[in-house]
Amino acid sequence: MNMSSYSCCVPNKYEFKQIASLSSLIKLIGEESRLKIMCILKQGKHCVCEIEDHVKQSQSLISHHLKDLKEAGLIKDEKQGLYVYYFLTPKGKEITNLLFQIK
Amino acid sequence: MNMSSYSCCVPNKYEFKQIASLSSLIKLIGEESRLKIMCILKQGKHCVCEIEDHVKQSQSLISHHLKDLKEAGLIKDEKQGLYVYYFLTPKGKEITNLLFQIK
DNA sequence: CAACTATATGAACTCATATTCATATAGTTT
DNA sequence: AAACTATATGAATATGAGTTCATATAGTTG
Repeated sequence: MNMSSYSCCVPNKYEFKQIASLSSLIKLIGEESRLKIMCILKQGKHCVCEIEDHVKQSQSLISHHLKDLKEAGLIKDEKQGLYVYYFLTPKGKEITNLLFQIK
Repeated sequence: MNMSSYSCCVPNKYEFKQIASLSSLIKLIGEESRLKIMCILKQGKHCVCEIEDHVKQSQSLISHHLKDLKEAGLIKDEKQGLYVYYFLTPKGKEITNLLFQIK
């Protein structure tokens, strides 16, 4: 099929590059446990054991998820004695605000 | 740890139910090829072979993706002769508009 | 310092899902 | 009708990512 008539209105490969990173970001935050974590942190700063109590998953798994979210720049942490408190970064806030508008 | 002091500001299990469906929706649209498809359809109605030309994937795979998006109510189709034209539903438009605001 | 609590981490394992393959269906063209 | 084009689909396979497991680290408490 001749595509020339469509090339003006369909994104080209250059624009698609941004889609790859948008995709990874969306996939990261879309996973259910991580989405719950973001939802909890949307309410404010919380330590890991608080998060554990609400997202019913193992300590280890939650720690892995927190690491992923942190590496993506969506959350930051702050140590206080034995506890580590996590909270949303501006980027994390922006994205959760958008996502929770859905539906 | 005593959680009572947090129960007022952390989402409860009831609210988490909505998260499960939000999660599946986000995961669906977050996959890179499907996100590309949504991006193409954001520009207007396109037939499958047009989509194939822009998302460099097999005919079969794209057909599977289209089916998934359709089942989620994000796109609809309309047959015209040999060709099948796909386009965004209002729900599909709403979500892509939100997602492409990110960053 | 020994025992304990909170959190992190790497490797192994499991499982969902993307991808492929073969084939079917429906409409078109000659 | 036969050959061809566009699209769909079910089953099989492959791959990535979530989950578990064992263990490590760091801070606290008695």
